[in-house]
Amino acid sequence: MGRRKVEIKRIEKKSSRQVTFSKRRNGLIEKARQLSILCESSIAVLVVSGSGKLYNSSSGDNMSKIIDRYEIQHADEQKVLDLEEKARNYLPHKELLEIVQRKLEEPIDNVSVDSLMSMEEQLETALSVTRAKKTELMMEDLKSLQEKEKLLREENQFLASQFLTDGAKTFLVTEGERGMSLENSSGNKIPETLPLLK
Amino acid sequence: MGRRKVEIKRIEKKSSRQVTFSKRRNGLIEKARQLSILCESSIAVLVVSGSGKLYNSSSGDNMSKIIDRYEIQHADEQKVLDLEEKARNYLPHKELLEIVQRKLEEPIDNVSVDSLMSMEEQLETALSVTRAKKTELMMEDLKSLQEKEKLLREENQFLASQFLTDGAKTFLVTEGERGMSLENSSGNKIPETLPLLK
DNA sequence: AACTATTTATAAGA
DNA sequence: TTCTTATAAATAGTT
Repeated sequence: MGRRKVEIKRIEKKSSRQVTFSKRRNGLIEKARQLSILCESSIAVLVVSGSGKLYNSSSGDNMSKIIDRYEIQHADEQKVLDLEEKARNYLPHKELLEIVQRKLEEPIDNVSVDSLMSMEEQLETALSVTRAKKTELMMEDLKSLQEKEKLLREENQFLASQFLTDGAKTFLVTEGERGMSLENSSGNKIPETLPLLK
Repeated sequence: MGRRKVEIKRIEKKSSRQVTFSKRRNGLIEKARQLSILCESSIAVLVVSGSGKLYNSSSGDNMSKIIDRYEIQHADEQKVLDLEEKARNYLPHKELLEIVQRKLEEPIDNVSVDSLMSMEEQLETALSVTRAKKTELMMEDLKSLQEKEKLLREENQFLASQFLTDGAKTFLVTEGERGMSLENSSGNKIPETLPLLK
């Protein structure tokens, strides 16, 4: 539908490619809108241009709902298991960031779209891995703090018992409030400190 | 583009609506494919029919990658804030699970597709809420443990200084190892305990 | 950003 | 559903 028939293959001339991209992208989104109205359906269109810019439209329902719908259907398809394997194949984050930094310092002409796309993919994977790592680190922090608490508590007990032995009892009469009752958010009661001094 | 012009509004006749849905859906997906090739881009199309059936196509990149791209760009846009509102509007988890249990015990004929879809939506929301809650609880646990650590440490200092006051110094000569060096997983050195006794 | 010659999509009919 | 075909709509190349 134009002055001449075009073969469906990459348009080489950059300016024509950009004009066609803009025209056809609008056309596609308009078609989606019409279909959604004519046939009472929900439609999402996501377009990522060669240069990485994202265009999206949703009609009928909002984007999140439509994507959720897709993700339910493909819930266990891969995703989670896939992640660990990716983590192994991809560069460590630090190294990755250094490469990105170097690429950004190069003159633009020397950076190919392909290398930028690959970079983008690596960064996205890094993000997913980072999120999983966050939970892991939080669990470690919790465990470490719980251990420290135990050690301090033992030391405390020990010091307190030495007080009794040495007969230094009088000055603590008004210090009862220091033996606070603590509770963690899992609801486990923690024994009060210094029971010997109460 | 047909025998006559059609207004863009819901097609009332069910059979025509279905035929049009099928034709235009194929047309839309074909247009997406062409655009992706002509202009080197990645395109995802998700179509949910009035009856809830999902049709999807992706070209250029796979569906997950395109959706991830969308979600990265819209990470904080709502999602988290949205979640709290949903949590208020939806049933408590326990009640929800009881209803699902009851539905599952009913003979299949009595359960409508609609009610199953609504159930599915509720369960998904419950899952999202649960995940967000997990992080929140972990943060609370961490904070609470850090506070407890501080209090115990203070108490420890206090007890130790009292030892000096009371002249009970001899029995701790071999206890130096108890003043362990601890480090949390953020890399912050924590001052050693009982410096006064070293 | 407009124009318009053509191609393409599709509505209705079979 | 599938095919046919008249017609509407989209768009390629041009201005």
